[in-house]
Amino acid sequence: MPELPEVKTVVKDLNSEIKNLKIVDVKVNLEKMIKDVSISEFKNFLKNETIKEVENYGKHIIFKLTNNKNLLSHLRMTGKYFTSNKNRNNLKHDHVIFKLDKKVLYYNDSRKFGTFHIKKDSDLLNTNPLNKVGKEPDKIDAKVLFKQTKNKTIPVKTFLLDQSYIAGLGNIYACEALYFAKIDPFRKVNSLKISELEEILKYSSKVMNKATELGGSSVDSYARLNGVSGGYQTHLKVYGKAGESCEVCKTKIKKEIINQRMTYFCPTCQK
DNA sequence: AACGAAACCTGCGCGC
DNA sequence: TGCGCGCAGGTTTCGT
Repeated sequence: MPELPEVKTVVKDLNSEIKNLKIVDVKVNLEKMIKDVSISEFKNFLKNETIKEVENYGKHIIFKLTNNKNLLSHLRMTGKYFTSNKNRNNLKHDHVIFKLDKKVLYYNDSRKFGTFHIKKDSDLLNTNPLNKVGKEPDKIDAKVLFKQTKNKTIPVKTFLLDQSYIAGLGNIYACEALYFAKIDPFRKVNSLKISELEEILKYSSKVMNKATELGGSSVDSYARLNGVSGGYQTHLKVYGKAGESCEVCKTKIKKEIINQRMTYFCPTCQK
């Protein structure tokens, strides 16, 4: 489901729903989602701590807890949070349930790819998984990025999806950013000039900031807490638009698979 | 070290 | 109506 705009939207909604609530109990229905520790360690770590704030670090969600503790959550493809059972019929995929003092927070994930980690503040950024996460595009120096592209013959599209170089882009926004930057997604990343990387970074930020303002993109299902749809899907220029005309040059948008991911682009505008 | 492919899962829409 | 196939917003692991 989510790329950076969707994660930021979920984080914002979580803050307004559950900030300052205390974790009273935790129920885990699917053990494999809890990484590195046993279920009882996981529960004991969280029990009786209060959620001070919810943040994102790349696509990871951090629940900042009392006593220098953190709960890390990654939604992968289909992770969703709910604080209500109204208007939903997917209860069978509620895999982790956080009983708070005033509400219940359900983690729902049909494909079961999501993960949870627990961390003390001292280990938060220097251990797996956050130690491998790069910066968001508006904080990256194109010169630094340029050095990282040396010796890399992978397509630029594949490079953009690697969260250790740039945090936040996923399949939709990588396609959109390359379209605005007029870069062919198949280009070998080591063939890009610094100026082209600058364009990619600029439009990555622009596209994702705009999408965040609109609450993310809801392409297949929804992005927000409690099933609310995002609004950016109507702004997409190429993603999911194979066969439609490019707004700029009227060429038909093409789709091709790069690194096992469907990739949409304008074969005329993107060089 | 770098890269492509497979793996992890379920659900949905499509063509037959 | 049912079945098989391909596809899905992500990341890790496995071979070469």
